Amino acid sequence: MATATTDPAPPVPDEPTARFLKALASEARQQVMVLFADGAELSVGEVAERLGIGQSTASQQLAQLKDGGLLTSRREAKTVYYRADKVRIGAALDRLRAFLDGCC
Amino acid sequence: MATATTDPAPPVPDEPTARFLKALASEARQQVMVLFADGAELSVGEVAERLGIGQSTASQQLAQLKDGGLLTSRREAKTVYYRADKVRIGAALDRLRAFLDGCC
DNA sequence: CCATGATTTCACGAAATGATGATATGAAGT
DNA sequence: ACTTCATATCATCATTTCGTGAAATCATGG
Repeated sequence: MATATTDPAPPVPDEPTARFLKALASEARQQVMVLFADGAELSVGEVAERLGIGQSTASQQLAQLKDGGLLTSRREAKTVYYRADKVRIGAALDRLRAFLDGCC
Repeated sequence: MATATTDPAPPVPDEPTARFLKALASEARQQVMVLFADGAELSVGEVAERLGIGQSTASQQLAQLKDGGLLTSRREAKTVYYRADKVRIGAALDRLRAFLDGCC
C-alpha cells in the first residue's frame, strides 16, 4: 500500500512551502530580500546597518528567510554571509504554483 | 518628471502582492483554499461547517482571501458563493516571480 | 587559554493577528 | 412591515509575531 494506516491529515501545502510563505509574508523581510539583488552577499551586520534595525533582529529575520528557503549562508572566519538561493526560490515557486494548481 | 517630490518609500512588492502573500501565509486559510479544488463553489456556511470553525471566522478568512486575490464571490439570493479566482491567482504568481526575480 | 569580533539565542514588552459570540446588515418570502 | 435565513461587522480576548537589549556561542588571533 502507498500510505500507512491513518493518513494523518496532510499539512495542506508541504512544510517547506508553508515556511516559504511565512517567511515572505512580512514587509520587513521583503525589504531584507531586496538587499540581495544581483547576487549580492551581505553579512548580518551589513543588513542591520542598511535597514537601520538591531543586529539581533537582522539575524532572526535572516534565519527565518533561510529557513524558508530564500537565503543561504556561508561562514567566513567570524562573519556569516547570506545570499539569495535562486535554486530553492525557484523550487518553492514551483511548489506554490503546484499547490494552487491542485487546489483551485 | 516621473515621481513627485519625496519618493515615499516603495512598499517593496506592490500592495496586491503583499496582500496575496499575507492571505496565503496562514495554515487556516490554506486549508480553506483546499476546499475550492476543481472550481468548487461554496457558501460561507459550508466552509465553516467543513472546517469546523465559526461562521464569522469563515466569513473573515474568505474576505481576506478575496482581498488577496485568491477568491471571487457571487451573491445568489441570501447566500454568497465563493470560488477560486484562477486568473488573479495566476497574475499574483507572476508578480511574485517578478519580484523575486528582480530582487535576487 | 584568553581576548576579541561577529553572530546567535534568550527573555521580555509592544504590536499585530486569530478566533469567538453578539449584533447588525441584506435579501426574500408572507 | 415583519420574520427568517445567510452573511458581514463589531468588540473582545487569546495567541502569535516583531523588535530590542543582554547574555551565550562560535571562530579566530595572540
